[in-house]
Amino acid sequence: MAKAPTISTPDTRNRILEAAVNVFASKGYHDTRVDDIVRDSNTSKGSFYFYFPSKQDIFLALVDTFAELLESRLRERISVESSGIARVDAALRVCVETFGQYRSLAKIALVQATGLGAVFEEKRQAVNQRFIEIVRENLDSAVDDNRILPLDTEVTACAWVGALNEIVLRWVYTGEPDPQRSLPALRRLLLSSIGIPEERIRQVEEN
Amino acid sequence: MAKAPTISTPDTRNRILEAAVNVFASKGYHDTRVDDIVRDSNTSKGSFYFYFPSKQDIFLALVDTFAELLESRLRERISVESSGIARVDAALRVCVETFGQYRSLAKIALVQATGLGAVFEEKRQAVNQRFIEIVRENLDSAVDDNRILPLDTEVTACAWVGALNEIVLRWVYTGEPDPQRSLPALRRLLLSSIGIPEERIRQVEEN
DNA sequence: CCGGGTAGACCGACCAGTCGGTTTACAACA
DNA sequence: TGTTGTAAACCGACTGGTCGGTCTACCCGG
Repeated sequence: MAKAPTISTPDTRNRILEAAVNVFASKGYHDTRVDDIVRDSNTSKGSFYFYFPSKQDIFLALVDTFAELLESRLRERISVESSGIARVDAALRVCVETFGQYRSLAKIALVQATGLGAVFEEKRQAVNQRFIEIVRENLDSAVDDNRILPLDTEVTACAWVGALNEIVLRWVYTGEPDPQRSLPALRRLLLSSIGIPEERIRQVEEN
Repeated sequence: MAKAPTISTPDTRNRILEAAVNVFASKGYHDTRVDDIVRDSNTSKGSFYFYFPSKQDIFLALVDTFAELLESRLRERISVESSGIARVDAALRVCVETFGQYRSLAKIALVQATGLGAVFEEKRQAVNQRFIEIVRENLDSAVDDNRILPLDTEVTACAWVGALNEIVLRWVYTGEPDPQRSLPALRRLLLSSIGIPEERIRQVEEN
C-alpha cells in the first residue's frame, strides 16, 4: 500500500491494511482468515473490527483503492498527450508502472476479486467496465476525428482491456514475462489492430 | 449441459452434474451449498457423495470437461484448415459456438474458477495456458513459413486469448454483445494486429 | 475518570462430509 | 412363479470443526 491517503490515523490501521493486502494477495479471499490478518499485523481482532466493519468491507475497499489509483493516473497522463498514438503509449506505460509498483494490490483487483459470488462480481464487473469505458472514449474520439477508420469501438475496447489483463495476469502469477519487456510487443499489437500503419508505429517505437 | 457424452450411467449421476453446473454458474463455488445441488437434482446427500468424492472434486471435473471439449473441438477444426487466416476464423467460430452451447459451463470455467485460492488457481492457470499454447503454435508456424512478419508470439498469443476471454466474459454476464455479433469485429482486430493486410481480411469477410 | 484504542476469549451459525439404515434390481434356485 | 441373497444405489439426520463477528476487560493519555 505504500502511502494510504488517510493521514493522522493511528499506525494500527495502516498495519492492518498492509497485512490485509499481503494475505489476500497470497491466499485469496476465502482462504484468508481475519485471524491471519490480525497475526500478520501484530494487532488484535478488537482493533480490526474497530477500524473496519467486516472482512468483506476491507477487501472491497482495497479493490476500490487500486482501481481509483489506476484510473486517476490513467486519465491524468492521457489528458496531457495530444496524439491518440501517444495516448496508447502513455496508458500502457502507466499500467506497467502502476502494476509493478503495487503488484499485490493488482493481484487482488485482477484475480482474487473474481469468482467470489454476487456481491463481488458486481464490483469487479463495474471496475472493469470503467477501464473499458476509458479506452472506448478515446477510440471513439479517434474515429470521430478521422484519425482511424471506423470500427466497433465497444468490441475493440473490450479486447484491448482483456489483452492487457491477460498479460498482467500471467506476470502476476509467474513473474514472467515482465510487462516492461512485453510492452513494445503489446503496443505494436494494439496499434496494428486498429489499422495504424507500420511507419507510424515505428515512429513511436523510437520514442 | 445438453447431452453429456457419458452413456449408460445411472440417471442420478447426470442429474447431479446438471444441477451442479447450474448452481455453480449462478452462485459461484463458495456460495454453493452441496445441499443446493442435492435439492436441485432431487437426489440426496448420500447419492452426491456416492458419485463424487467431494464438492471440490465435482467442480474441478466440470472445469476439465469444458476445457477438454473446447480444446478438442479447436484442434479438430483447426487441423482441417490450410491457411492461417482460415484457422483464425475457424477457431473463433468454434469458440462462439461452444460458449454459446454451454454458457453455464463457460461461466464456471472462465469466472467461477478464478480467485478461489491455490488449488483452483493452479488448475485455472494450466487451462488457460493450454489455449495460449494452441494459439502460439499456430502463430509460430505462420512466422516460420513467412506467412506473417516475425513478432513476439508469446505476448501475442496471451493477448489474443485475453481479448477473447474478455469478450466472452462480458457476454456471459450481461448477455450483450452476443459473440456472434462481435465475431466479425474481433476477427478483423486479431488479423490486423499481426499485420494481415486489409484486402486479405476483406476476403475472409466475404466467406 | 473518561473515552479512544487495544486485547483476546468466547459464541454460535454454518455446512462439508459421515454413517447407519432403507430401497431397488436382479440373479439364482426351487 | 415365489423366495431369498446380496450388492449397488439411495436417503437424510447428525456431527464436528471452523471462522466471522461480539463482548468484556483493560490500558493509558488528557
